[in-house]
Amino acid sequence: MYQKMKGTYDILPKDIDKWLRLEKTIRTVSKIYNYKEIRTPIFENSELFHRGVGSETDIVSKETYDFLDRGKRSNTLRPEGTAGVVRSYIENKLYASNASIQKLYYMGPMFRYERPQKGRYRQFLQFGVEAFGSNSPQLDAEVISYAVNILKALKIKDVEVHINSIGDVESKATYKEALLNYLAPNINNLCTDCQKRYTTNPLRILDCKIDKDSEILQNAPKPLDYLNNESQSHFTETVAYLDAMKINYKINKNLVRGLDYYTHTVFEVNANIDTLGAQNTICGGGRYNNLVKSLGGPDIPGIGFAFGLERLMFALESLSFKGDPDYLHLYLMILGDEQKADGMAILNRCRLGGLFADIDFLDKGMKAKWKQAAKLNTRFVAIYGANEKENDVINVKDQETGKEITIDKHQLYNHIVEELMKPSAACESCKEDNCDECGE
RNA sequence: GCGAUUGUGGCGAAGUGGUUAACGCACCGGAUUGUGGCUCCGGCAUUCGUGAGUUCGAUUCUCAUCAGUCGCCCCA
Repeated sequence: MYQKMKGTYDILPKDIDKWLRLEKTIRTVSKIYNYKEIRTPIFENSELFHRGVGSETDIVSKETYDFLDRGKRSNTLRPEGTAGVVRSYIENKLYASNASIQKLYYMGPMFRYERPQKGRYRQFLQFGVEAFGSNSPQLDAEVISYAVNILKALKIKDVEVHINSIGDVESKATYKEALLNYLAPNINNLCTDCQKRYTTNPLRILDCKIDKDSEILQNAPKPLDYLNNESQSHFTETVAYLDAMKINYKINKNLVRGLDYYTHTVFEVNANIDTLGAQNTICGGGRYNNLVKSLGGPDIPGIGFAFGLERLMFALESLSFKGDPDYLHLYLMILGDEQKADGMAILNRCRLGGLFADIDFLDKGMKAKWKQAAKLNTRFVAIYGANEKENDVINVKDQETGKEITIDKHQLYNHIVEELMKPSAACESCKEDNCDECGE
């Protein structure tokens, strides 16, 4: 027997409703924020990720799925979404379109060769957002509020935004120098990983979990203290807008994100839900003002974030998040072989009219048919057997009211539609949110 | 890449070095051959992730391998 590849998973029919609802909610909020979906290829030239994400990041140096195609080109399954979107933005010259600012989002599978855990797979789903063309702190604030509002729309309450600024290129460089000078005499007291990071990615030493509480790091210089005037005011304005929008945030001076391309604002959104354990960061992002240029495009600023959808789904499941319930309008019971042709015609007519309808294909007994109808959450059960055929009628039962009547068999579709248009008793007392029928 | 732990029917779960592998749910059939959800009766794993070894004999012991879970690392 074959089994799925390590770190992959199937989304089965019983679980599809909640995924559809999650996607629907994300798209609705995206519409509210006026972001447009973009779909880029699942694999790109390997070089794109090395240049974009940074060769020294673990994501690129040891977690990508790479393969040579028959033309000996080096391809990589995308490990994240930003690089591909930026590539497309440049290649299609989206910066030259009518709108001078592009607000984009994407949702789809990403691939990283990692050790799987709960909420962390080798093929996983990300939803991400990229906004190009403005360096306004208003946009920083919009993007953060976008991420927060998605979680609000999903009714996740215990949410924490962590924010920091690592400044523009100039500030970043000054800071890096200060940090290296400060750490130089202490380097041997840091963990081995940090000693490696000292040369590869020194900023990441700041949020090292091992050395976090050491005196060396406690007293280390922080990026916020090395911002030049422009970077400082960018950050001050950003948090002022967050205040204005009443978004709760914490300034975390040690927050630096792993990817090379970030400048200015960096942030994470955590959900404090027990089941997530150590994986409680469900969203991370930041500004990347030099990425477009460094990938060969014009000098255009950008900012974005990404959500890990599996992790988000785990959070939602602990809050008993459910998909919209599945149901049928009609379950048609055809009794006797001679009635099958007529039955198919009746079924087809109802389906052409748009009713959700099904029948039994296994020639089961009455009892089994009724069970099936109940399991499929059916509103109307219609019975067509020899007795009905003889009189050109059909028997219909409304499972909601229990009323059962016999009508002209050509009137089945009309009858059901008429009944469906009457306000449902269940719906009047409906207390549920997002009820499809009453729209509440 | 490192460490720990688990792997018995569709699902949950007991169990043992010796030949019929509990139980619950689900499913199927019947009582009720045209009316479900209740009840009763019956059925449902030649097999215990896979492979090899020890043994007269292994699902049970050993090793390997695959996969899940948790932690580290990294990140979403």
